[in-house]
Amino acid sequence: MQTRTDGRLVRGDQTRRAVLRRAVDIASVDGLEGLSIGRLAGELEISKSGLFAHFGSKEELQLATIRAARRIYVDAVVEPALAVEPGFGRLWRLIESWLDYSQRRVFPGGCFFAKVSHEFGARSGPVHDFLVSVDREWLGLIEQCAAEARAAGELTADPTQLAFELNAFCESANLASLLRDEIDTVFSRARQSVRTRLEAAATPGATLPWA
Amino acid sequence: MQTRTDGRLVRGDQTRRAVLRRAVDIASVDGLEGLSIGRLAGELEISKSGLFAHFGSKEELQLATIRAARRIYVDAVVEPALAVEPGFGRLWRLIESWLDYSQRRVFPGGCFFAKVSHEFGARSGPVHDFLVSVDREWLGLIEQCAAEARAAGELTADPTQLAFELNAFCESANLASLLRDEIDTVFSRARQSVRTRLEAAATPGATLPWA
DNA sequence: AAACTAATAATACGACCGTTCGTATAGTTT
DNA sequence: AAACTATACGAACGGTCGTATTATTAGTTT
Repeated sequence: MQTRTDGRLVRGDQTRRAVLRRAVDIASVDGLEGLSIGRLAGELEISKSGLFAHFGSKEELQLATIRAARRIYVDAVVEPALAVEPGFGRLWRLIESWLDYSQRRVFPGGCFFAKVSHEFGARSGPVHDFLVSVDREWLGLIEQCAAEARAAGELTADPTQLAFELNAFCESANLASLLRDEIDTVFSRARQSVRTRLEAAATPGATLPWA
Repeated sequence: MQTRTDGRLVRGDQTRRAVLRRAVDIASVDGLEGLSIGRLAGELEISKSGLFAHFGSKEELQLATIRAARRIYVDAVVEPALAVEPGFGRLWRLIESWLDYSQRRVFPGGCFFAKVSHEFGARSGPVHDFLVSVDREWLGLIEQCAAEARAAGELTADPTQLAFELNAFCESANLASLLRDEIDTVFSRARQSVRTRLEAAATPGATLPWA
């Protein structure tokens, strides 16, 4: 056994990390099915069998890839928002972080979850179920932030409805940015929609974060 | 050569139609890559080589599948709206038709174009380009309907911005309906968002189609 | 240094992929 | 009836897929 660091084997864990880092990038462009073990091993210049041994099955690799993507997503989108105190400001920061996450291509294929959720949306099985739970987490978080802002008296709007709409703007901007050349135009249009929607939802007289 | 009917060969054309009808359904669930020639031939109980001969390449099959899906889409969504006279009513009908098209699963995997646009959004090539052009058509149509309503004095809003937002509600409802159990809830929430947005955009005093 | 174990590699397998080829059939044209 | 063409078929190709088995390397422990 290797020297342990926090309960994980060093050598194997490093390989695993390297594999997953590459895997999320590939999957964000070509999907979790397009993510083939042979291709992944080829790009990393390791053996297919050695890579396979880390996961035991393709499905396990896919699930591990989603977990890895989720971690990156949390770092890029959720954490920056949680650093802001609850209320209108946090809600706005959350959406702003998301748009930034998509726009600056944290994953080369745009939002990882938009991609693979569409890939597995109409199927069944563990991968689908996992993606459903991540989606629930995400929408729940927006909703919770909206509810906090409402509790603070900064917002008058149904949190569920508002969360649906803000998330819709994000998703739609992400796809449009993949299909159009003028990426910046797409995102500034989305930001405009977000601002307008939040202004309409804000309690009259409340100070708006972008003002 | 077979007896001709309107310039098309009868026997071969029937097969082609049957293939494409099945192809769009498969692709809406498993994508245009998941759409394999062997599987398609198997389900239709015809030979793989015979099917292949109709298209000459996988990519041609994919393009033909998109064309077929576009026809179905136009019939289900665009035509019903064009039957309404230009203005606020047509714009509303267009969006309503779309939500209905997704909700009643004209394609078993939800919106065909949402699915395959995400599949090919981050790639390049003829399939990507075709999907881009279809997306442009669609958003252009919403925008045009909004512009007509504005010209008729029924609406005060930037058509581009409004089109982006309405389309976002549609796309987002489609995905959410694939990931959640409560499909009807999802769509009634989307309809609520559409109505509210259109009310805000309407010229004061205008009669609203759903009232 | 020997024993042990975790990590990686080599090799092979059957299944399916898109594609090609040669051939048979069926319907049309002359 | 003969020539021709569209359509479909079965078999096979090289390649890649996910997976299993077996061997080899590297690192730790004793």
